Amino acid sequence: MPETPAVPAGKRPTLADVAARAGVSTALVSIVMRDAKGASAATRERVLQAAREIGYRPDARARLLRSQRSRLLGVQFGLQHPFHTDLVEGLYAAAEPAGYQIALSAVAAGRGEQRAVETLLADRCEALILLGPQAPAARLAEVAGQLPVVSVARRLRPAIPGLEVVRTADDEGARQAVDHLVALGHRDIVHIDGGRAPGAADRRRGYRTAMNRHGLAEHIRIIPGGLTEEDGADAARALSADRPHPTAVMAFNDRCATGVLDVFLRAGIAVPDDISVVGFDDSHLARLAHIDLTTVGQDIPRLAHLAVSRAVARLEGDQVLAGEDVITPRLVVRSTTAPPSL
Amino acid sequence: MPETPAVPAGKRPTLADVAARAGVSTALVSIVMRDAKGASAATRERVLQAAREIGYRPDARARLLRSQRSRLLGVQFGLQHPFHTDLVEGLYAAAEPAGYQIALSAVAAGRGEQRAVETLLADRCEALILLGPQAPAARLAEVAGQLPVVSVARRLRPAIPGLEVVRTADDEGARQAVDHLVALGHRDIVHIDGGRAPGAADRRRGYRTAMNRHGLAEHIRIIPGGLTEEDGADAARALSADRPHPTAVMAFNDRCATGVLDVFLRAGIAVPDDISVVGFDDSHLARLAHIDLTTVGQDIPRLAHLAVSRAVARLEGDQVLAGEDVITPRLVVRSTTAPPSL
DNA sequence: TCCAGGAGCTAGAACGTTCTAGATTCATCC
DNA sequence: GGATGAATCTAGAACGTTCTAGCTCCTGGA
Repeated sequence: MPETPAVPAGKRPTLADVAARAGVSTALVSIVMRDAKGASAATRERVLQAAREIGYRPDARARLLRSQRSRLLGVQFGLQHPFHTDLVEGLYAAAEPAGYQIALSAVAAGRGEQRAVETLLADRCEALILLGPQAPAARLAEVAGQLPVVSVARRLRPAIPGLEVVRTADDEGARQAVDHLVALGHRDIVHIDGGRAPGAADRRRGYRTAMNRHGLAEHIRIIPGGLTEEDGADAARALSADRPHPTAVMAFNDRCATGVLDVFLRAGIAVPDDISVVGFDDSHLARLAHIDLTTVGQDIPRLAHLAVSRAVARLEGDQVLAGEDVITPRLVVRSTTAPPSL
Repeated sequence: MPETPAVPAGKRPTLADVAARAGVSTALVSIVMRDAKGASAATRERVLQAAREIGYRPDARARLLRSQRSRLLGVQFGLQHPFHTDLVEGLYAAAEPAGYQIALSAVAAGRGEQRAVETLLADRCEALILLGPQAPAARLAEVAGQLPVVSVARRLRPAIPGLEVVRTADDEGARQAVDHLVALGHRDIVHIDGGRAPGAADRRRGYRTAMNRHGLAEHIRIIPGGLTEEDGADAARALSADRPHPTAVMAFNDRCATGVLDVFLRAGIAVPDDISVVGFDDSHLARLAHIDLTTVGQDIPRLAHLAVSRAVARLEGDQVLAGEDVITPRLVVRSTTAPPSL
């Protein structure tokens, strides 16, 4: 049974309540709460004790209101994307040591990006980190005019002033995937693309370039996909009707690849014996022991860390390297790729 | 190129700026912004015009600080659980029409429930909605003593004052799954359980009871699982070593079932021909065309709606029915179940 | 003519913090 | 013994809103 707090019912305790109980000024309580210097060890203990007794908890909003800085980073993410949720995990981890808090705003059915961003702005975030934003460049430019914005995974050309980009070298990732498959002996390599999704254009280009360099121009084949399992499944169904099958598939991302895998298994097409499959992202999904997907690894913790660093640097007025942070991906070979059967 | 705002650089415009520009008092601007009555149509337009010109945006925190009510519902969810993200989507949809905002706080690696809840409290949420909380009952009781709390999917016995529960009838769901399998002709039905996860105990009990009622007591077999794909995969690997296999598996949830499916497919065990598999939740995952999992459907929008209603009712002082909201699940038959092969 | 009543507007006090600018104490130093 | 300075503490003004209580008109009825 928790002891009844010694403050009027229904009201949460404030600095003043603590101050009264400890017999000091509110300013001093504030000092103690912030762990700032200016209080003796003895009073410090007395104040903390009083605070504990009445169950005091600082009001983040009042605090933010008064202090010029909110130390709040707004993050927009897609609720249903494992790649995004992995990133969010990394953002939490990176923001903490830098002394910043994360405010989440989800994009979901019935809640668009516009909406998500507006909430973050109203909440007084100092900077925005947008995960794979799909909003038109003009809209992003408008927001970037108001506060520092970091776009993760979505490249923006031409550059937008006030908006920084942290992304993986998608073309390079696609190249690595193709190189790997070619080294295994594949020639007939299909790319299931991501349509208009962030990064899709670069991955397409990387695939094309790599195929050309290997002299496989006439094997280039791009079929429309997307970023969900269903998109992958649809594409795989289209593929499995083909005779002969291609010997390898490079999917837009892990979710897409998972859809492909499943359809193939059901259609009796063995992976990797009959056909090899490569994903992209190295999200949670790919690492699961029973999926064990060969995939182009995006360095998620690094992306998260850089996004936070960029935002913080802008806020603290440090010199920021203009341009983008482009992270080199690293192919993670697991068990969905093998030499083609003869 | 957005026009340069007519306020000191670096500072976001405030009510006072708008007031100055429109030549009225801040109080009047406030009235206009809140769309409250007390302003003529003409001034209203003039004020809105001024606000637009300098790019004014209300400061949610200052607003919350002043008004007694924050109209903010704090939601704690697991970043990596599709069931949770589906629920969050539903919560957004339910909160909006009720005139409440959602503040998200994720549970992730390195960020426990305690932490998540503390942020929400500091943010001055009026009530908390916890998705599948795993915190000890004592801790929940402590929080529930401070503000209305709704636990979704986790049952709490004995009841905790101030804490309401919205959940699916897990035992009934398990019963439906068993009934369905028995009706198809199965007798050798295994349950891969959820350990200490919310709802696991009830599902276990429901399974046991149903098996007993069908006179299948000696076929009762519960093997340890969990709530992730890997847990399911582990359990499935253990199972597939068995000869003869059971003819049906009822998994703790969809993620777990997905893991099971995949291992079986790889081991050459055909689903549903050799073995039937049932999941639980009917989350995103199960509905994917290429997984197409027979599963016990939790009515996610309904759960979300009820959670919000309960919280709001408590806040607005409406009479709240004591006890729990228990939603009856509905089995969704898809393609992973069939009569056993002879 | 006078006043009631309502519409339109404003001054100024909240809200719970942090911050600035002192005030007080007490030991230390020449 | 007075000045110096550090350590500890406090009063009171911010921060950007909303809210309460009023003020000023204007209209219209007695």
